[in-house]
Amino acid sequence: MNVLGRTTLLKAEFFNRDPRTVARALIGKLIIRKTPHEMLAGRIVETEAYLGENDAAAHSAAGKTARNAVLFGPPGIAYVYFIYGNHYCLNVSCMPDGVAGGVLFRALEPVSGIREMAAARDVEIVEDADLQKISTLKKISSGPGRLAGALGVTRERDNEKSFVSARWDLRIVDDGYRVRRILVTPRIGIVKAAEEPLRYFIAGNLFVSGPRQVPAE
DNA sequence: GAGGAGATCGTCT
DNA sequence: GACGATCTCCTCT
Repeated sequence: MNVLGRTTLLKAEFFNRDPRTVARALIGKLIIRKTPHEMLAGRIVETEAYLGENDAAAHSAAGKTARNAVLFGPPGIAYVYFIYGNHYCLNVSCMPDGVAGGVLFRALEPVSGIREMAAARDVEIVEDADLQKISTLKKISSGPGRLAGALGVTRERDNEKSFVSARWDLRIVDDGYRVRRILVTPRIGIVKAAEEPLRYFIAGNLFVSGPRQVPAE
């Protein structure tokens, strides 16, 4: 029995497109992590597109290395990297095999397995009422490093895993959720190509991360 | 609630 | 040896 109702696993073709198209299309979809105990799920409310070798802010800008090889591979594969000495960030590869491109998952709205995700992040859930507090829920997966922590994502464990294969414990599904309005702003936390409008998020969603939650003037 | 600085380490030059 | 697609804590208002 699926606690999430009827869902459709996204296929490789979904990711075999321009990262801008994929980043926008991923808004509102669900990321699922299957654990031995339960199903962790979060709705994607914020993404950023990284365009490949022509995008100065992308890891793939300087060409293929051992670290970023996934971005140059087939679409729909998890790219996980370690940043600032403390955090992992989760991406998915886009574009055909041989062409670089990816989408960074920046924020999730917790949907299922909330207690387990909170525990993974050391966010305290004392009573059921805490599950209703936005201030508490935001600490779970509002931000790239937090999101990875909540799902237990690490480079050792998840880099190169396929999002589009039922074999793996990490996948992205469509549960039919309709997003009312998607806003686009410049990306966050980068210096190069900082003004390109490549960040996508659900307008008014409380779980979107970062200071810029409205489009620049 | 907002702003600033420190933590901490893999990757690339 | 420098830096980074971040988070948390602390201080100030």
